[in-house]
Amino acid sequence: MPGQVSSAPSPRIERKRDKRVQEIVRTAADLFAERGYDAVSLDDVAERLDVTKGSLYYYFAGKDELCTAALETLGNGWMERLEELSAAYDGSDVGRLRALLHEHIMIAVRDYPAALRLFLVPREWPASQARSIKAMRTRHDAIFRDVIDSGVRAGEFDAISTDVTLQCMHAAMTQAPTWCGRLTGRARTRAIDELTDTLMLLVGCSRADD
Amino acid sequence: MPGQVSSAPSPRIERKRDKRVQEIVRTAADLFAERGYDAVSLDDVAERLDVTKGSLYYYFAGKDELCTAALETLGNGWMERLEELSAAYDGSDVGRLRALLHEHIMIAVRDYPAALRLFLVPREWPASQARSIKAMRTRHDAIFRDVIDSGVRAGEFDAISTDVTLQCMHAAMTQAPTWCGRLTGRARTRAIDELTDTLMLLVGCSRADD
DNA sequence: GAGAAGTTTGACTACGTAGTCAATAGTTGA
DNA sequence: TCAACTATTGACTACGTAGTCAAACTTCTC
Repeated sequence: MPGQVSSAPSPRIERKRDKRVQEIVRTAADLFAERGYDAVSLDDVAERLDVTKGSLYYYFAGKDELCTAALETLGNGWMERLEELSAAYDGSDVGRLRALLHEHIMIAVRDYPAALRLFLVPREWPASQARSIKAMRTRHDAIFRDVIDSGVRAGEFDAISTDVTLQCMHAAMTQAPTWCGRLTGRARTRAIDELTDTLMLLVGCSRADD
Repeated sequence: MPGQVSSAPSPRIERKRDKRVQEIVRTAADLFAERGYDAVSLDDVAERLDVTKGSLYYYFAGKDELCTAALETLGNGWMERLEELSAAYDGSDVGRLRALLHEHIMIAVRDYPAALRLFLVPREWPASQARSIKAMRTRHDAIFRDVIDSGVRAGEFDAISTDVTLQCMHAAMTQAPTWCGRLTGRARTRAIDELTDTLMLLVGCSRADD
Protein backbone atom coordinates (compact mmCIF):
# COMPACT_ATOMS: atom_id res chain seq x y z
CA MET A 1 0.00 0.00 0.00
CA PRO A 2 2.54 2.54 -1.13
CA GLY A 3 1.97 6.05 0.06
CA GLN A 4 -1.73 5.97 -0.63
CA VAL A 5 -2.97 8.81 1.50
CA SER A 6 -6.47 8.92 0.09
CA SER A 7 -6.48 12.50 1.38
CA ALA A 8 -9.73 14.42 1.68
CA PRO A 9 -9.82 17.40 -0.66
CA SER A 10 -9.02 20.76 0.83
CA PRO A 11 -11.94 22.80 2.21
CA ARG A 12 -11.47 25.32 -0.55
CA ILE A 13 -11.86 22.72 -3.27
CA GLU A 14 -14.75 21.17 -1.44
CA ARG A 15 -16.56 24.50 -1.33
CA LYS A 16 -15.93 24.99 -5.01
CA ARG A 17 -17.34 21.59 -5.75
CA ASP A 18 -20.37 22.23 -3.58
CA LYS A 19 -21.00 25.45 -5.41
CA ARG A 20 -20.84 23.69 -8.76
CA VAL A 21 -23.20 20.99 -7.51
CA GLN A 22 -25.64 23.69 -6.45
CA GLU A 23 -25.47 25.35 -9.86
CA ILE A 24 -26.20 22.08 -11.56
CA VAL A 25 -28.98 21.17 -9.15
CA ARG A 26 -30.64 24.53 -9.52
CA THR A 27 -30.45 24.50 -13.30
CA ALA A 28 -31.80 20.97 -13.44
CA ALA A 29 -34.65 21.83 -11.09
CA ASP A 30 -35.63 24.79 -13.25
CA LEU A 31 -35.68 22.67 -16.36
CA PHE A 32 -37.53 19.75 -14.77
CA ALA A 33 -40.13 22.15 -13.46
CA GLU A 34 -40.49 23.91 -16.79
CA ARG A 35 -40.94 20.86 -18.94
CA GLY A 36 -41.30 17.81 -16.75
CA TYR A 37 -38.82 15.03 -16.07
CA ASP A 38 -39.20 13.06 -19.29
CA ALA A 39 -39.04 16.07 -21.55
CA VAL A 40 -35.68 17.19 -20.19
CA SER A 41 -32.54 15.49 -21.47
CA LEU A 42 -29.20 15.71 -19.75
CA ASP A 43 -27.96 17.40 -22.90
CA ASP A 44 -30.50 20.15 -22.20
CA VAL A 45 -29.23 20.57 -18.66
CA ALA A 46 -25.63 20.57 -19.84
CA GLU A 47 -26.33 23.09 -22.58
CA ARG A 48 -27.92 25.57 -20.18
CA LEU A 49 -24.82 25.23 -18.01
CA ASP A 50 -22.50 25.63 -21.00
CA VAL A 51 -20.85 22.28 -20.44
CA THR A 52 -21.26 18.86 -21.98
CA LYS A 53 -23.25 15.95 -20.66
CA GLY A 54 -20.27 13.92 -19.54
CA SER A 55 -19.48 16.61 -17.02
CA LEU A 56 -22.74 16.01 -15.19
CA TYR A 57 -21.76 12.38 -14.66
CA TYR A 58 -18.70 13.60 -12.81
CA TYR A 59 -21.04 14.96 -10.12
CA PHE A 60 -24.07 12.70 -10.33
CA ALA A 61 -24.48 9.00 -10.94
CA GLY A 62 -27.35 9.56 -13.37
CA LYS A 63 -30.44 11.49 -14.27
CA ASP A 64 -32.40 10.02 -11.41
CA GLU A 65 -29.83 10.98 -8.79
CA LEU A 66 -29.66 14.49 -10.19
CA CYS A 67 -33.41 14.74 -9.99
CA THR A 68 -33.49 13.49 -6.41
CA ALA A 69 -30.83 16.00 -5.44
CA ALA A 70 -32.78 18.78 -7.10
CA LEU A 71 -35.99 17.88 -5.34
CA GLU A 72 -34.40 17.47 -1.94
CA THR A 73 -32.11 20.46 -1.95
CA LEU A 74 -34.77 22.89 -3.01
CA GLY A 75 -37.56 21.27 -1.06
CA ASN A 76 -35.59 21.20 2.16
CA GLY A 77 -34.82 24.90 1.90
CA TRP A 78 -38.46 25.66 1.32
CA MET A 79 -39.75 23.59 4.20
CA GLU A 80 -37.11 24.89 6.59
CA ARG A 81 -38.22 28.42 5.86
CA LEU A 82 -41.83 27.56 6.65
CA GLU A 83 -40.91 25.66 9.79
CA GLU A 84 -38.89 28.61 11.07
CA LEU A 85 -41.67 31.02 10.27
CA SER A 86 -44.22 28.90 12.08
CA ALA A 87 -42.01 28.47 15.14
CA ALA A 88 -41.09 32.13 15.34
CA TYR A 89 -44.59 33.49 14.79
CA ASP A 90 -45.98 35.19 17.83
CA GLY A 91 -49.71 35.70 17.64
CA SER A 92 -53.02 34.06 16.90
CA ASP A 93 -53.37 30.92 14.80
CA VAL A 94 -55.33 32.96 12.29
CA GLY A 95 -52.34 35.21 11.80
CA ARG A 96 -49.93 32.30 11.79
CA LEU A 97 -51.84 30.36 9.17
CA ARG A 98 -52.22 33.43 6.99
CA ALA A 99 -48.49 34.12 7.26
CA LEU A 100 -47.67 30.52 6.35
CA LEU A 101 -50.00 30.46 3.36
CA HIS A 102 -48.71 33.79 2.16
CA GLU A 103 -45.07 32.81 2.53
CA HIS A 104 -45.62 29.46 0.86
CA ILE A 105 -47.21 31.12 -2.13
CA MET A 106 -44.56 33.83 -2.22
CA ILE A 107 -41.76 31.29 -2.29
CA ALA A 108 -43.48 29.30 -4.97
CA VAL A 109 -44.19 32.31 -7.14
CA ARG A 110 -41.22 34.58 -6.49
CA ASP A 111 -38.22 32.49 -5.54
CA TYR A 112 -38.92 29.62 -7.84
CA PRO A 113 -40.54 31.27 -10.83
CA ALA A 114 -39.87 28.22 -12.90
CA ALA A 115 -38.72 25.59 -10.45
CA LEU A 116 -40.75 23.46 -8.14
CA ARG A 117 -44.10 24.22 -9.59
CA LEU A 118 -44.62 20.56 -9.81
CA PHE A 119 -42.84 19.94 -6.61
CA LEU A 120 -45.46 18.18 -4.61
CA VAL A 121 -47.30 16.49 -7.43
CA PRO A 122 -45.88 12.97 -7.46
CA ARG A 123 -47.51 11.92 -10.69
CA GLU A 124 -45.30 14.23 -12.67
CA TRP A 125 -42.13 12.52 -11.52
CA PRO A 126 -40.78 9.06 -12.16
CA ALA A 127 -41.55 6.39 -9.61
CA SER A 128 -37.98 6.48 -8.38
CA GLN A 129 -38.67 9.89 -6.86
CA ALA A 130 -41.68 8.74 -4.89
CA ARG A 131 -39.83 8.40 -1.61
CA SER A 132 -38.32 11.87 -1.53
CA ILE A 133 -41.51 13.50 -2.73
CA LYS A 134 -43.58 11.71 -0.13
CA ALA A 135 -41.18 12.78 2.61
CA MET A 136 -41.48 16.39 1.53
CA ARG A 137 -45.23 16.22 1.36
CA THR A 138 -45.37 14.76 4.84
CA ARG A 139 -43.22 17.60 6.11
CA HIS A 140 -45.39 20.14 4.34
CA ASP A 141 -48.58 18.67 5.74
CA ALA A 142 -47.17 18.57 9.27
CA ILE A 143 -46.49 22.31 9.17
CA PHE A 144 -50.01 23.19 8.13
CA ARG A 145 -51.76 20.47 10.08
CA ASP A 146 -50.12 21.79 13.23
CA VAL A 147 -51.50 25.29 12.90
CA ILE A 148 -54.92 24.20 11.65
CA ASP A 149 -55.45 21.75 14.49
CA SER A 150 -54.24 24.31 16.99
CA GLY A 151 -56.65 26.88 15.60
CA VAL A 152 -59.54 24.43 15.68
CA ARG A 153 -58.82 23.56 19.32
CA ALA A 154 -58.66 27.25 20.17
CA GLY A 155 -61.98 27.83 18.48
CA GLU A 156 -60.43 30.20 15.95
CA PHE A 157 -61.00 27.87 13.02
CA ASP A 158 -63.84 25.73 11.84
CA ALA A 159 -62.75 23.00 9.42
CA ILE A 160 -64.98 20.26 8.05
CA SER A 161 -62.02 17.92 7.92
CA THR A 162 -58.41 18.86 8.49
CA ASP A 163 -57.29 16.37 5.86
CA VAL A 164 -59.54 17.74 3.17
CA THR A 165 -58.73 21.32 4.10
CA LEU A 166 -55.04 20.53 3.86
CA GLN A 167 -55.47 18.92 0.50
CA CYS A 168 -57.38 21.84 -0.92
CA MET A 169 -54.78 24.30 0.33
CA HIS A 170 -52.00 22.19 -1.04
CA ALA A 171 -53.64 21.82 -4.42
CA ALA A 172 -54.25 25.54 -4.72
CA MET A 173 -50.75 26.51 -3.65
CA THR A 174 -49.26 24.02 -6.07
CA GLN A 175 -51.03 25.76 -8.91
CA ALA A 176 -50.27 29.27 -7.67
CA PRO A 177 -47.16 29.86 -9.80
CA THR A 178 -49.13 29.00 -12.92
CA TRP A 179 -51.73 31.61 -12.04
CA CYS A 180 -49.58 34.34 -10.54
CA GLY A 181 -46.34 33.70 -12.36
CA ARG A 182 -47.23 35.66 -15.46
CA LEU A 183 -48.32 38.69 -13.43
CA THR A 184 -45.87 41.34 -12.26
CA GLY A 185 -45.75 44.21 -9.82
CA ARG A 186 -48.93 45.18 -8.02
CA ALA A 187 -51.08 42.77 -9.99
CA ARG A 188 -49.01 39.86 -8.73
CA THR A 189 -49.04 41.11 -5.16
CA ARG A 190 -52.79 41.48 -5.36
CA ALA A 191 -53.27 38.00 -6.80
CA ILE A 192 -51.16 36.46 -4.04
CA ASP A 193 -53.09 38.33 -1.38
CA GLU A 194 -56.41 37.31 -2.85
CA LEU A 195 -55.34 33.70 -3.00
CA THR A 196 -54.19 33.82 0.61
CA ASP A 197 -57.47 35.35 1.73
CA THR A 198 -59.48 32.88 -0.31
CA LEU A 199 -57.68 29.95 1.29
CA MET A 200 -58.38 31.36 4.74
CA LEU A 201 -62.05 30.87 3.95
CA LEU A 202 -61.39 27.13 4.11
CA VAL A 203 -60.98 27.39 7.86
CA GLY A 204 -63.89 29.75 8.23
CA CYS A 205 -61.94 33.00 8.42
CA SER A 206 -63.10 35.92 6.32
CA ARG A 207 -60.83 38.90 5.79
CA ALA A 208 -62.45 40.83 8.60
CA ASP A 209 -61.27 38.32 11.20
CA ASP A 210 -57.53 38.81 10.93
CA MET B 1 -61.42 6.00 -64.50
CA PRO B 2 -62.83 2.53 -64.60
CA GLY B 3 -65.58 1.82 -62.16
CA GLN B 4 -64.02 3.74 -59.33
CA VAL B 5 -67.00 4.38 -57.11
CA SER B 6 -65.09 5.50 -54.03
CA SER B 7 -68.12 4.30 -52.14
CA ALA B 8 -68.66 5.24 -48.52
CA PRO B 9 -68.53 2.24 -46.22
CA SER B 10 -71.80 0.74 -45.12
CA PRO B 11 -73.32 2.10 -41.89
CA ARG B 12 -72.69 -1.22 -40.24
CA ILE B 13 -68.98 -1.10 -40.96
CA GLU B 14 -68.83 2.52 -39.98
CA ARG B 15 -70.39 1.72 -36.60
CA LYS B 16 -67.93 -1.04 -36.09
CA ARG B 17 -65.07 1.26 -36.88
CA ASP B 18 -66.37 3.95 -34.54
CA LYS B 19 -66.63 1.43 -31.77
CA ARG B 20 -63.04 0.35 -32.30
CA VAL B 21 -61.90 3.96 -32.30
CA GLN B 22 -63.65 4.46 -29.00
CA GLU B 23 -61.99 1.41 -27.50
CA ILE B 24 -58.59 2.68 -28.53
CA VAL B 25 -59.27 6.21 -27.37
CA ARG B 26 -60.48 5.05 -23.99
CA THR B 27 -57.57 2.71 -23.46
CA ALA B 28 -55.10 5.38 -24.47
CA ALA B 29 -56.71 7.94 -22.16
CA ASP B 30 -56.48 5.54 -19.24
CA LEU B 31 -52.82 4.92 -19.87
CA PHE B 32 -51.94 8.57 -20.46
CA ALA B 33 -53.68 9.48 -17.24
CA GLU B 34 -51.99 6.71 -15.30
CA ARG B 35 -48.45 7.42 -16.38
CA GLY B 36 -48.34 10.65 -18.31
CA TYR B 37 -47.90 11.22 -22.02
CA ASP B 38 -44.18 10.63 -22.30
CA ALA B 39 -44.15 7.49 -20.22
CA VAL B 40 -46.71 5.73 -22.42
CA SER B 41 -45.52 4.13 -25.65
CA LEU B 42 -47.81 3.12 -28.45
CA ASP B 43 -46.63 -0.41 -27.82
CA ASP B 44 -48.11 -0.10 -24.33
CA VAL B 45 -51.43 1.04 -25.73
CA ALA B 46 -51.41 -1.72 -28.32
CA GLU B 47 -50.53 -4.35 -25.75
CA ARG B 48 -53.43 -3.44 -23.50
CA LEU B 49 -55.72 -3.72 -26.53
CA ASP B 50 -54.18 -7.06 -27.55
CA VAL B 51 -53.10 -5.79 -30.93
CA THR B 52 -49.84 -4.52 -32.35
CA LYS B 53 -48.73 -0.96 -32.79
CA GLY B 54 -49.17 -0.88 -36.54
CA SER B 55 -52.87 -1.34 -36.03
CA LEU B 56 -53.16 1.95 -34.17
CA TYR B 57 -51.75 3.74 -37.19
CA TYR B 58 -54.64 2.41 -39.22
CA TYR B 59 -56.94 4.56 -37.09
CA PHE B 60 -54.74 7.47 -36.02
CA ALA B 61 -52.05 9.44 -37.78
CA GLY B 62 -49.77 9.32 -34.76
CA LYS B 63 -49.40 9.47 -31.02
CA ASP B 64 -50.29 13.14 -30.90
CA GLU B 65 -53.52 12.67 -32.81
CA LEU B 66 -54.48 9.77 -30.60
CA CYS B 67 -53.85 11.90 -27.56
CA THR B 68 -55.91 14.78 -28.91
CA ALA B 69 -58.75 12.42 -29.67
CA ALA B 70 -58.55 10.98 -26.17
CA LEU B 71 -58.61 14.37 -24.51
CA GLU B 72 -61.43 15.72 -26.63
CA THR B 73 -63.71 12.72 -26.62
CA LEU B 74 -63.60 12.23 -22.89
CA GLY B 75 -63.47 15.91 -22.02
CA ASN B 76 -66.46 16.74 -24.20
CA GLY B 77 -68.56 14.06 -22.54
CA TRP B 78 -67.62 15.35 -19.13
CA MET B 79 -68.37 18.99 -19.86
CA GLU B 80 -71.64 18.16 -21.59
CA ARG B 81 -72.79 16.36 -18.49
CA LEU B 82 -72.01 19.38 -16.32
CA GLU B 83 -73.64 21.81 -18.73
CA GLU B 84 -76.79 19.74 -18.80
CA LEU B 85 -76.86 19.47 -15.05
CA SER B 86 -76.43 23.20 -14.64
CA ALA B 87 -79.12 24.02 -17.16
CA ALA B 88 -81.60 21.53 -15.74
CA TYR B 89 -81.08 22.43 -12.12
CA ASP B 90 -84.07 24.05 -10.54
CA GLY B 91 -83.28 25.79 -7.28
CA SER B 92 -80.92 28.16 -5.54
CA ASP B 93 -77.42 28.90 -6.74
CA VAL B 94 -76.12 27.35 -3.55
CA GLY B 95 -77.75 24.07 -4.47
CA ARG B 96 -76.69 24.36 -8.08
CA LEU B 97 -73.06 24.99 -7.26
CA ARG B 98 -73.01 22.18 -4.74
CA ALA B 99 -74.55 19.82 -7.30
CA LEU B 100 -71.99 20.85 -9.92
CA LEU B 101 -69.04 20.42 -7.59
CA HIS B 102 -70.31 17.08 -6.41
CA GLU B 103 -70.96 15.79 -9.89
CA HIS B 104 -67.61 17.00 -11.16
CA ILE B 105 -65.82 15.20 -8.37
CA MET B 106 -67.94 12.08 -8.83
CA ILE B 107 -67.16 11.90 -12.52
CA ALA B 108 -63.49 12.41 -11.86
CA VAL B 109 -63.33 9.83 -9.13
CA ARG B 110 -65.88 7.22 -10.21
CA ASP B 111 -66.21 7.26 -13.98
CA TYR B 112 -62.59 7.91 -14.72
CA PRO B 113 -60.80 6.12 -11.92
CA ALA B 114 -57.60 6.24 -13.90
CA ALA B 115 -58.32 8.52 -16.82
CA LEU B 116 -58.37 12.24 -16.93
CA ARG B 117 -56.84 12.88 -13.59
CA LEU B 118 -54.45 15.12 -15.32
CA PHE B 119 -57.02 16.37 -17.68
CA LEU B 120 -56.93 20.03 -17.04
CA VAL B 121 -53.30 20.38 -16.11
CA PRO B 122 -51.66 21.55 -19.33
CA ARG B 123 -48.11 21.15 -18.09
CA GLU B 124 -48.43 17.41 -18.09
CA TRP B 125 -49.16 17.25 -21.78
CA PRO B 126 -47.04 18.05 -24.81
CA ALA B 127 -47.33 21.52 -26.26
CA SER B 128 -49.26 20.17 -29.22
CA GLN B 129 -52.21 19.53 -26.91
CA ALA B 130 -52.33 23.08 -25.59
CA ARG B 131 -55.16 24.15 -27.85
CA SER B 132 -57.58 21.39 -26.96
CA ILE B 133 -56.77 21.58 -23.27
CA LYS B 134 -57.26 25.31 -23.18
CA ALA B 135 -60.62 24.97 -24.91
CA MET B 136 -61.73 22.45 -22.32
CA ARG B 137 -60.58 24.59 -19.46
CA THR B 138 -62.45 27.58 -20.86
CA ARG B 139 -65.58 25.49 -21.07
CA HIS B 140 -65.07 24.23 -17.53
CA ASP B 141 -64.55 27.71 -16.17
CA ALA B 142 -67.61 29.07 -17.96
CA ILE B 143 -69.83 26.51 -16.25
CA PHE B 144 -68.64 27.39 -12.78
CA ARG B 145 -68.19 31.11 -13.37
CA ASP B 146 -71.80 31.29 -14.44
CA VAL B 147 -73.19 29.89 -11.21
CA ILE B 148 -70.73 31.72 -8.96
CA ASP B 149 -71.43 35.11 -10.53
CA SER B 150 -75.14 34.44 -10.40
CA GLY B 151 -74.92 33.55 -6.72
CA VAL B 152 -72.86 36.61 -5.94
CA ARG B 153 -75.39 38.86 -7.68
CA ALA B 154 -78.20 37.20 -5.76
CA GLY B 155 -76.36 37.74 -2.50
CA GLU B 156 -76.12 33.99 -1.87
CA PHE B 157 -72.35 33.91 -2.27
CA ASP B 158 -69.50 36.05 -1.12
CA ALA B 159 -66.34 35.54 -3.13
CA ILE B 160 -63.15 37.56 -2.76
CA SER B 161 -62.46 37.11 -6.45
CA THR B 162 -64.35 34.87 -8.83
CA ASP B 163 -61.16 34.08 -10.71
CA VAL B 164 -59.26 32.99 -7.64
CA THR B 165 -62.23 31.04 -6.32
CA LEU B 166 -62.52 29.23 -9.64
CA GLN B 167 -58.85 28.39 -9.65
CA CYS B 168 -58.95 26.98 -6.16
CA MET B 169 -61.96 24.84 -6.95
CA HIS B 170 -60.39 23.66 -10.14
CA ALA B 171 -57.11 22.79 -8.45
CA ALA B 172 -58.85 20.84 -5.72
CA MET B 173 -61.12 18.92 -8.09
CA THR B 174 -58.19 18.05 -10.29
CA GLN B 175 -56.50 16.39 -7.34
CA ALA B 176 -59.65 14.71 -6.08
CA PRO B 177 -59.11 11.33 -7.76
CA THR B 178 -55.70 11.09 -6.19
CA TRP B 179 -57.22 11.60 -2.75
CA CYS B 180 -60.47 9.72 -3.08
CA GLY B 181 -59.49 7.16 -5.67
CA ARG B 182 -57.97 4.71 -3.25
CA LEU B 183 -61.01 4.81 -0.97
CA THR B 184 -64.04 2.62 -1.52
CA GLY B 185 -67.61 2.38 -0.34
CA ARG B 186 -68.77 4.70 2.41
CA ALA B 187 -65.31 6.13 3.01
CA ARG B 188 -65.18 7.34 -0.56
CA THR B 189 -68.67 8.78 -0.44
CA ARG B 190 -67.78 10.58 2.73
CA ALA B 191 -64.55 11.98 1.30
CA ILE B 192 -66.36 13.27 -1.77
CA ASP B 193 -69.03 14.91 0.38
CA GLU B 194 -66.46 16.51 2.63
CA LEU B 195 -64.56 17.85 -0.32
CA THR B 196 -67.75 19.27 -1.80
CA ASP B 197 -68.66 20.94 1.48
CA THR B 198 -65.16 22.27 1.95
CA LEU B 199 -65.19 23.86 -1.49
CA MET B 200 -68.54 25.49 -0.74
CA LEU B 201 -66.72 27.42 1.99
CA LEU B 202 -64.87 29.24 -0.77
CA VAL B 203 -68.07 31.10 -1.63
CA GLY B 204 -68.96 31.64 1.98
CA CYS B 205 -71.46 28.80 2.37
CA SER B 206 -71.18 26.57 5.40
CA ARG B 207 -73.03 23.26 5.52
CA ALA B 208 -75.92 24.75 7.42
CA ASP B 209 -76.84 27.03 4.50
CA ASP B 210 -77.82 24.40 1.98
C1' DG C 1 7.61 25.21 -12.90
C1' DA C 2 6.55 20.20 -12.28
C1' DG C 3 3.64 16.87 -10.83
C1' DA C 4 -0.76 15.71 -8.85
C1' DA C 5 -5.43 16.25 -8.38
C1' DG C 6 -9.67 17.92 -10.11
C1' DT C 7 -12.56 18.78 -14.12
C1' DT C 8 -14.23 18.68 -18.79
C1' DT C 9 -14.56 16.88 -23.29
C1' DG C 10 -16.40 14.37 -27.31
C1' DA C 11 -16.77 10.27 -29.49
C1' DC C 12 -18.74 6.03 -28.33
C1' DT C 13 -22.39 2.14 -27.24
C1' DA C 14 -26.93 0.46 -26.08
C1' DC C 15 -31.54 0.83 -26.09
C1' DG C 16 -36.23 2.29 -26.48
C1' DT C 17 -39.80 4.07 -29.30
C1' DA C 18 -42.26 6.79 -33.16
C1' DG C 19 -43.50 5.86 -37.48
C1' DT C 20 -43.55 2.94 -42.25
C1' DC C 21 -45.18 -0.54 -45.20
C1' DA C 22 -45.71 -4.73 -47.90
C1' DA C 23 -47.72 -8.96 -46.87
C1' DT C 24 -51.46 -11.42 -44.70
C1' DA C 25 -55.74 -12.49 -42.45
C1' DG C 26 -60.57 -11.61 -41.79
C1' DT C 27 -65.07 -9.86 -43.29
C1' DT C 28 -68.71 -8.52 -46.32
C1' DG C 29 -71.90 -8.69 -49.93
C1' DA C 30 -73.09 -10.29 -54.59
C1' DT D 1 -67.71 -19.15 -53.99
C1' DC D 2 -65.27 -15.30 -55.09
C1' DA D 3 -63.66 -10.62 -55.24
C1' DA D 4 -63.32 -6.37 -52.98
C1' DC D 5 -62.77 -4.14 -48.94
C1' DT D 6 -61.33 -3.78 -44.10
C1' DA D 7 -58.19 -4.78 -40.51
C1' DT D 8 -53.96 -6.53 -38.54
C1' DT D 9 -49.33 -8.02 -38.47
C1' DG D 10 -44.32 -7.93 -37.77
C1' DA D 11 -40.15 -6.72 -39.54
C1' DC D 12 -38.10 -2.52 -40.72
C1' DT D 13 -35.86 2.43 -40.40
C1' DA D 14 -34.68 6.67 -38.10
C1' DC D 15 -33.78 9.12 -34.26
C1' DG D 16 -33.13 10.72 -29.65
C1' DT D 17 -31.06 10.08 -25.31
C1' DA D 18 -28.99 7.65 -21.04
C1' DG D 19 -24.79 6.31 -19.78
C1' DT D 20 -19.33 5.21 -20.57
C1' DC D 21 -14.62 6.36 -20.78
C1' DA D 22 -9.91 7.42 -22.22
C1' DA D 23 -7.77 11.45 -23.30
C1' DA D 24 -7.15 16.44 -22.79
C1' DC D 25 -7.41 20.37 -20.24
C1' DT D 26 -7.35 23.27 -15.93
C1' DT D 27 -6.31 24.28 -11.31
C1' DC D 28 -4.00 23.53 -7.22
C1' DT D 29 0.24 22.57 -4.23
C1' DC D 30 4.86 22.36 -3.16
